[in-house]
This record gives sequence, structure tokens and C-alpha cells, in this order.
Amino acid sequence: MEERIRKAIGEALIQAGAPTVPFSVERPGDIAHGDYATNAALAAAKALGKKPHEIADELARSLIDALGKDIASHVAVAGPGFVNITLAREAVSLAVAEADAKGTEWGKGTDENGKRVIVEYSNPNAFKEMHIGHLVGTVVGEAISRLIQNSGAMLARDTFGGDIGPNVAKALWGLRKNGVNEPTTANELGTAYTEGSNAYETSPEAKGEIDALNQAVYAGTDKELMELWRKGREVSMEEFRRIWKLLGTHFDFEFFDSDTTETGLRVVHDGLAKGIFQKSDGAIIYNGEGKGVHTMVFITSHDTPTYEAKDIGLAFLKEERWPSDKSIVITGNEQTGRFKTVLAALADVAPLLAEKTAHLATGFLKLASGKMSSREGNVITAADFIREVILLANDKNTDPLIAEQVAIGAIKYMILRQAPGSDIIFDAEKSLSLEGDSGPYLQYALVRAKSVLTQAEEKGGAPAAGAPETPYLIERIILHFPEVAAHAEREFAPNLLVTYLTELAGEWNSFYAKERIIGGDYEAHKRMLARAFVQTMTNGLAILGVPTPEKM
RNA sequence: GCCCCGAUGGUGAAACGGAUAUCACAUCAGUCUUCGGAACUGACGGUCCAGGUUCGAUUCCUGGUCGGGGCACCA
Repeated sequence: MEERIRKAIGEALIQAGAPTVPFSVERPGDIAHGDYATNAALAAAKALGKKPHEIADELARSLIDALGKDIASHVAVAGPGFVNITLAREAVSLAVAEADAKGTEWGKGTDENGKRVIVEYSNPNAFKEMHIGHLVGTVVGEAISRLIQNSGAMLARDTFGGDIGPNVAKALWGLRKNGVNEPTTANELGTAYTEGSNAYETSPEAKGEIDALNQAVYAGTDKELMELWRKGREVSMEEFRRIWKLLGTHFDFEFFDSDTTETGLRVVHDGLAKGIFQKSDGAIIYNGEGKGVHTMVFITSHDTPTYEAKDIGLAFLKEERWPSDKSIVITGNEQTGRFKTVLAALADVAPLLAEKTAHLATGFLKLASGKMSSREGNVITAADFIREVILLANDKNTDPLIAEQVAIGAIKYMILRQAPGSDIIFDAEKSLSLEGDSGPYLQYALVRAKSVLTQAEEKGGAPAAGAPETPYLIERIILHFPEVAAHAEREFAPNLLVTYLTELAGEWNSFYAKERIIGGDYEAHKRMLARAFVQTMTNGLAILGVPTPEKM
């Protein structure tokens, strides 16, 4: 529908003599203005040297002719020169029927058809527990992945685990000190890491031992050590996989630091020979001066690669394993500066790889109250956090599966409702009080609509036909779903979809309170409307990765 | 010191350069509980400051204030 209007405006502008003016076609802020609005007349005014209103009047006339009464019942000029289009009843009914008929295909786009896209997110630190910061990256990464898939791309998910380096050495040191040869729980690893980390700061002797362990892992010749390392990593990853599953995420590729060191070292050494990197105090650095990025060490003076060199290696590894048209990396926003340096260096060594790589940053998750902190430490693990929220959801849902769905929905909604990149304040009690503007609010609206439909079908009979001349507001919201999904994908902004679905759920609740469906006027039409709402909400929540419980 | 990001009602957020700045929570006042009240309706209240660009600025530019993050051998 939007495309059709856009085309009609484009042709009208060509006739008016302003073929290249960019213009918008969007939902008006106030639905009372119409179903679509365009600023084309305002945009063209300067180019044509005419008053906006003159152009708007002409545009309105040609739009009426081009679209016809079956599509646009009303075209009006308003404000400084907007042209508002109100859809005809038949056009609205047609769009709603389409939502109902298309099923899971409703809302699918074609913007990324035929493209291969790889998305990296969640990046776990093996030997450390998953904390709530990873939760944000995982939830946002999954939603963005699904948005891209919804636009038609072939998509692969990958995650880049830290399994080598000083942090890992600290955990190994702790394990050895505690005499643990067969670690079995993530908690055990977390404790060992904390101990190693503390010892590293306070004891010069321990520091030396840990540094030596780090070198030994890179060398990989100490069989006993490598066995402990392998087991620890696996235990750690099992825990990550458990939480990923809980959050509805599965990775096609799990890459590790240790997979990328070789390539990273080689590429940086080659780059050194070409003058892309420089030697400095025994280390190999990338000089970012004059390029607006920080200067950073890529290879240390001990000839071990830093995270930066590993990221370079990873870019090559990804291309080798799953060649793509676009590569997206999602990390916390504290890494933005570091990533700029990596991309600048990559642009010098492999311009094509750098060109198609984009970095997206997510914000921090902060808790509204400190109550959730289950331990004395200030780090809250993702597992503890999810458990606490499920417990809260349990108050109203005895079924453990539903409590979990509600809790995951609440967490995801809180994270996805705001623009990625900004910090997130999570108030668990507020999001589970479930009054408007929450995941469960959307889930609840869907559950109620499904319930009505079930009862309507059981009742059977011949529902009253016909439809009111003026469409219900809910109909006019439903028809915008495909445009919203496409827009959210272009901007990598799941929050746009969240806002839309919240509005949709609110309008459905409003409709439900005002209008009698079973046994009411226009029952057949209202049933279709209910089905269209269910389909739209179901598909929308699926893109966000928010579970849809059958009952609540 | 340098670089990046942010600042919107009491609180948390939204708004391709567009119309009377949207939504929720809280507060206050109602609906009514005969398709599921985790609901619905209404009231209250806001763009950090000073300039600039523009027909039009929460949005873009300059300066300032406050807050967060980053800045070579950590990830």
C-alpha cells in the first residue's frame, strides 16, 4: 500500500517538474489526519519556487485520480502543506483480510532477498559466568537477526567466545589452587576466576604464575593443563547454551579466541611488513592518529595477540566459513572506540571485509533497585536474574512453563522497547506488575483475542454480516505492520516494532472493551478482525523473540 | 588532557527536519467486572542552557553545563 502511494506521488512530482525531490510517506502522528501522509509538497516547494499549498493542492488532485475512490476515500491538504490520505473502507477491509489470509507470511518483507548476512552477538567469556550485560546483547542480537530474516535474508548467527588470555589464566590458576581437576559447574569456574583475579592484584607471586599459565595455554604443550582448559571451557559453554536456549537463541557458529590467534598473528605481521602496523616498545600497534581512532596494541611484546588482532583474525575466519554480503557485530557500547580502531585497521589490510562489516552497540542493563543482587558481589549473573523474574511471574501463574514465558517476555520487552545503544533501567516488579507497556501486556491481549475466537467458533451459527462504513481504528493500525517491520529492519531498531505492537495491543483492548464481538453487530467482520489482530501480534512477537503463551 | 555517547512531565521511555511532542508507571477521578479486570475512560504534568541554519528544530550546526563510556602490551 505504501509502495503504491509512493509511486503515485513520484509520478505526480515528475509531472510537476520536480522528479528528484526526496519525500516521505508515513503514518501521521495523529491517525485522525488519515492513514498516510506525505511531505512531498513541502519538499518540492523550494525546487519549484512555488508556495507549498499550491503544490499540495495539485498533488492532492492528481493523487485522487491516480489512486481512485476505491483506495483513497479522502485526500486533504493540511497544516503547512501536508497531503493526507484516508483509505477507503474497501481498501482497509482488503488489507485486514490479507493479514488474516497470509498467516505466518503476513509482514514478511523483500528488502534483503537473496542476501547473505552474518550476525555476531552474545560473545561469552568462557570460564566466567554470563552476566546481565550479556543478556542485553543476546536479546537485541536475536531480535535484529530475526528482523533481517523477516526481510528475506539468508542469515547465520555466530558468537565469539573468549577462551584464551589473562582472564582464562586467572580461572585456571584458581581451579588448580582449589585442587579441581574436573570442573562440573559454571559456579565453580566463577569462583575460581574471582579468586585468581584477586590474587593477581594482591600477590606478585600469583601474578607471575598466572602470566606463566597464560603463555602456557598459548603454547598448548602442557597436556594436563590443556585437558583442564578443555573441560573448563566445555562446562562453561554448556551453561551458556542452556541460557541461550531459554532466550530462544541458537548459534550456527561458536568461534573462539583460540581459533583466531593464528590468522590474527599472521595478518598483523604481514601488515607490519607493509607498513600498516608499526613496532613500538616491542609491541605491534596500529597508529590511529589522524584517522580519528585510538592507537592500540595488536600484538604484545611477548608476541601474543590482543583482542584486536583476534578480531582481525575472526573477520577472515568468518569469511572462510560462511561467506556473506553483510557482517554485523553487536557488542556493548563500551567497545565502540576499540571497534573503530579494529575496523580502521581492517580497512587497510582487507578493504572488502571492512566495508561490509558494521558494528552495533548495546547499552548497559542497570537494575532499578539493588534487591535483585543475590550475592555480596556486585555482578549479577544472567541465570540468577532470570530465575528471580520467573519467581515473580510465578505469583500469578502456577504453570511453570507459562511463568517462564511471561518472565522471558517481560525481560525481552524491557530490553527491546528502547533504542539500542542507550542504557536500560530494569525494574522487575514494575515490568511484572504488567499494567500496560510491558511484555505481558502484549501477551495478555493476544491470549484474550484467541479466547474469544475459540468461543466464537464453538458457538458456530451464522454471524451477522456487513461492516461499518467507517473502519475501526484497530483495522487501520493492523494494515501498517509490514511497513513497520521493514522500517525496524532498515534502522536495526527493534524498538520501533515494540512501540507499534504496544499501540496495537492497546487499541485491541480498547476495541474489546467497547465492542461486542460474539453476537454483536457485524460479527463476521469482527471475527476476521480478531484473526487479523492475532496474526499480526503473533508474527510481531515472533520477530522480537517474545514467547506467546496459550493461557495466562 | 583528548575522543565518543547521552540529557524529553515526579519516574522510565518514544518521536526519517514536520502538524496540538507520543506512551506507560505514579497521583487524582471514573467505567464495571454478562466474549478473560494482567482491562477500559478521563484529568494532571515535559524537550538542560545560549546562539545559529530552516517555511518549520526534541531532531541538524556552534558554544556551554551536567552525566556515562573509552584512550598501547586486559577483554
